[in-house]
Amino acid sequence: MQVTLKEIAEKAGFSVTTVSRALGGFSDVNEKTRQYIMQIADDLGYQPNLIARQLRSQRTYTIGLIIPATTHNFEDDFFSVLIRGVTHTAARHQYDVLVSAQLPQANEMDAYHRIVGGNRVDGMVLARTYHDDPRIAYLRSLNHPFVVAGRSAPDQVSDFPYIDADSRVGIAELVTHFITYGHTHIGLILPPENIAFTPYRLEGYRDGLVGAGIPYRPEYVVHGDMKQRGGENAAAYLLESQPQITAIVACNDLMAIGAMRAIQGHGLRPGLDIAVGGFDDIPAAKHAAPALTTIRQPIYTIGEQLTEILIKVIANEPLEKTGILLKPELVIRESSGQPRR
Amino acid sequence: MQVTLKEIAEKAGFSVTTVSRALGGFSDVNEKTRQYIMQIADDLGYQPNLIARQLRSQRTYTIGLIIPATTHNFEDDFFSVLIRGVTHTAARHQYDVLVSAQLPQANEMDAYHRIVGGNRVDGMVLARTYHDDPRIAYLRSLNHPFVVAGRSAPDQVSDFPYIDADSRVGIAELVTHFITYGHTHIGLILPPENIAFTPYRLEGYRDGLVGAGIPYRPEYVVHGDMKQRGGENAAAYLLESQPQITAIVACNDLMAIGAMRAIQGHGLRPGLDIAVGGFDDIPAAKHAAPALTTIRQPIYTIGEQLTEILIKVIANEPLEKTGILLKPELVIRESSGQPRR
DNA sequence: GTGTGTATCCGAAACATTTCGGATCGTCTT
DNA sequence: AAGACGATCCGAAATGTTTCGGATACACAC
Repeated sequence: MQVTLKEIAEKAGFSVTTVSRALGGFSDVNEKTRQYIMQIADDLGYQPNLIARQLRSQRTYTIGLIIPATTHNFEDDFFSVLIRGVTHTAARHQYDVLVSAQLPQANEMDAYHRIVGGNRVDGMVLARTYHDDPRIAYLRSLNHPFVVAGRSAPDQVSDFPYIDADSRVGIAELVTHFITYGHTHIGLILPPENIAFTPYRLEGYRDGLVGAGIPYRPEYVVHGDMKQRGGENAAAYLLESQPQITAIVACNDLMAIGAMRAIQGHGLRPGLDIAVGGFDDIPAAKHAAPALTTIRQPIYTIGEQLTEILIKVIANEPLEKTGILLKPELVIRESSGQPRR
Repeated sequence: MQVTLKEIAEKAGFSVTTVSRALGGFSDVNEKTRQYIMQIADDLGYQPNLIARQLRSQRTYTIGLIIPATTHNFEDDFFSVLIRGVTHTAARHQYDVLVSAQLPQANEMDAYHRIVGGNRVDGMVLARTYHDDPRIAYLRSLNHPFVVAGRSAPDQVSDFPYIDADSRVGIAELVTHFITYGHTHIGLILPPENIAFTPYRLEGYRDGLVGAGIPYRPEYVVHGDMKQRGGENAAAYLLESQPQITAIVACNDLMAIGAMRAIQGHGLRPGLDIAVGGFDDIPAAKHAAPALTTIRQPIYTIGEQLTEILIKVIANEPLEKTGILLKPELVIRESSGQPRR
């Protein structure tokens, strides 16, 4: 079965302590015996029992990531890309990643209590923060290392390590882009109220309008569930109730793609009759028909950098700054249509 | 810090054993004291230390999945979708998933030795099998539970639980589809030789030709690295050296998309001048321009079913059958072009 | 009064490792 | 020759659980 230190010790004629210290490369064991012990360990095919090591040393070299229950959508690449960024960076630092999916009907905190309270990870990566996010409160109360893709809503401090796109600036740019193309009646599909970045995006929308002296009209703003279906429903509602609208800004690509579908469902052509813009630049955005104008958010890079930061936090290394705000990049594609004047 | 059984025991005035058995729901503890102990555990916010539990019980309730080093491509959805299927199904059975990325330059088996030999998981999910796959040999020698997305090459037995698409039949259908559209000079872009499913796909290609009485021409067959770039290079080579070719079958979607790019690079129109087909039906296939004709492989479902099987294997439950061969589905899109006669 | 049975509880070992605080022994200094 | 010192090794505790094999006490039957 398992080869243990004890077996090696018996075979080598040394104590378990010495074997452990030999394999650990400590200086208080004779180089000759170290070689000898390593030889035997090799011969027996010794692999340290990581569970025992973790229990004793209270370190797991593992990063936790919990996929929210709402993300059962096949097409939502956000978490997939994030996981990839995290996993590859973790591997570079000899960390593994524990991924847990939240069950749809389960209490959101259950998985966190189990994984974090159960000592299975050294740190957590959070994403998709809410207003008054209980996960952040929990992790902070435990003083457990964590980093966040996203940040708190504008009315709360984000006094934890995070990386977020500056979505206020991003959405403002997108709105301005539409305005310079001649649009004045621009609809907005927001995420649900309880998502932390929703107010930032609404502010960006208003910034864009204000910059051009266009009045803000609350009836142009609706909410969607961040999935394709939600965007479709929201856009259909806008098209019905506000037929003067010629452009729609959706707060993520999935909803934008849904909006384009709704536009087609109304016998209109996205990009020609109604301009559409999204946010994220998931792979599907480029391949959509028409290709989607969007605000690019470098998800993979965010995953990479977050992991680097998390590992520093775990190691108690000081951070230069606690939060990073990335400048988002406007990617203009066919769904913008042509300038109208 | 950590609330332990010992603390609860002291507070409740019972032994650690009784506390453990009370919380575990054993029948040899008085219902009254069980209630009492549970109350105290709740008050203290007790969360069992899973590491300690794992060490003692030699069970982790964790499934391992190692992402190969070659999959650093952002667009390769295969592993992302697989991870999602595995993770969600695992969660339904109260399992977590340990994801580890293989470093590009590292020995392939290192991660397996560490994760499996280190007792971190109860079972493994493998994907992308090779001819003479050392991972399979290793896991079998340890008698460690595992399941495989894919199977052994045709010259070896697949005497382990697996799920694979019947790629021989799939590719044959695709070739036949092209032949009925009037193509007789059909190129094939195969994966590298050491991938286990390569010979199945070659056989399928030959089956398709034989069924229509078209001779097999080895010069129409080239290899690519399964990434977009590899498909591009392979197709470029085919177009140069065999200009009579009017259709190209690529063995995965990523290479097919690359082939379409090469066709465009040669001033030809994929779907109109040269028909193209792929394999997998990753999300990008539908969104490609032109949309890609392909053989659908239900990756998410494969991940789900594999996980169900793995959990059975771990629990020592008997399996109905050891291997499942899925009938692939031909999805005809624009890259097939129109029938030519 | 003795034996049997049942309900309830607990001590101690075991899982495999790391690490603290010595112990031993030979060499060197004075 | 005594003490100091460095090199090398090791016993035992500790990490937090689970579980085996009893132990205790009480009720009941004979």
